[in-house]
Amino acid sequence: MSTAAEQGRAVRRRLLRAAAELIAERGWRAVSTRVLAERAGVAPGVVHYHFTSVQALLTEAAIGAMRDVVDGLGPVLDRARTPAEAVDLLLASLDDYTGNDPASLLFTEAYLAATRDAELRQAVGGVVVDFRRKLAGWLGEHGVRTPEETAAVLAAAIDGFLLHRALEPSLSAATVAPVLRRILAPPQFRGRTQRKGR
Amino acid sequence: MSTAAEQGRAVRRRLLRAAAELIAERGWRAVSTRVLAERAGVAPGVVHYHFTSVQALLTEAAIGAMRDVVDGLGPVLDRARTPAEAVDLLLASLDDYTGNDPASLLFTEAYLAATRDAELRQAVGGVVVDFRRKLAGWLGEHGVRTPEETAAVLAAAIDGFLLHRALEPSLSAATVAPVLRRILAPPQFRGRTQRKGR
DNA sequence: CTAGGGTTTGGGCAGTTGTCCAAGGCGATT
DNA sequence: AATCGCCTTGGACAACTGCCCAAACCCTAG
Repeated sequence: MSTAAEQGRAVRRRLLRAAAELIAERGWRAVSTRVLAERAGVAPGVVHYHFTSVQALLTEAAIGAMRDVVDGLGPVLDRARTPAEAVDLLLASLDDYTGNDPASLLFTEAYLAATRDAELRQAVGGVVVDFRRKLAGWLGEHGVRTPEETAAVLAAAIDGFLLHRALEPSLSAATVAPVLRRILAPPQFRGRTQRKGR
Repeated sequence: MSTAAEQGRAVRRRLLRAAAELIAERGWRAVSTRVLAERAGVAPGVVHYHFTSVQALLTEAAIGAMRDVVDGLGPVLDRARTPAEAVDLLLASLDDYTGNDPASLLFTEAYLAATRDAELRQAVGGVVVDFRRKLAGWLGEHGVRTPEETAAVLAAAIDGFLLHRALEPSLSAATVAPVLRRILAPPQFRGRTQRKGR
């Protein structure tokens, strides 16, 4: 195996890493060929040697980074013994993400860019569905009655929480955790339905 | 009052309307001076006569449009008699928003652009806080124990829901509504506290 | 040593961007 | 009729963009 080919793949990886960083730093649409090359320490031409387009590079980088984060959430779930504990652990691990950190920003950027690009949309959708499936499976195994719907709301609430916290840092995980836990413990033990008022 | 001045303010309004449309259509960073002018039916130079910069125009347009939407949600709330009904009505009115409609896209675009611009961030944050305050006030008057936290989670979940639905249209309001309603009816009637596990 | 493959270089191309500005139009006031 | 204020025009500017490509490079195989 030639050294050149090895180095080539190393440069490719460096470009992907640079892309993930720059998406978070500057925003999806502000990542240009030249900046990518500079960050990766290569000449501008290299970008279009290893990737068919800047958009393709950004897509591959974002999806990879998102998969890493989602995969990292698996072990967190496995440490929990009850659904309530799972929510607490998830939210606690979210405390690392301020809403303005690289990982959160990359997620938001990817979500948004996905609304403009069908291919990216499908890829991002795949990541989200995977996470929801994983979460739903875990919830189902731990006694939650409607695991899919619960997982869907939980996933959406978590993303919405990150989005809102980026705008208003006073929003803390501790504030929302008690409320969010209610999702897991429906008052279905009593016969009464939801219409508690009036 | 001179006709020229009147026309000037009309052109200004047209530019704001064009900006709101184009943010949704093309994305925040893809709205350019020329496209704005063309959509508003004026020469390119007009943009920088009425606004100090394109960014300023976009900001004013986005905030205005967001305020309109949030103000429109007030009457929806007033039609509800119970918190559960309020959630249903809110979600139902959300059914107009597919996640890929102009209003949803403008919100997402503004949220994201806010992470890159301090001034915009503050303005968008103000809109969100206003909505949450309004919602919290209503919830408090209708028997919800922790109105602020509940409103915060509800608002975040709704935005997250829109975000996720843009990626995966199968997600419907009907699916999440039952789960989301649990947030309002905590199992606090029983003596057991939230730490149901262990 | 030569030939060949994969990789890298740096400049070139045509197009777009935000911002500015000298010049002109036009109705109201003097 | 002349002047004034506000608005509008369309082009100029430098700086950027994605993509491309001939040439050079370097290491391995023959």
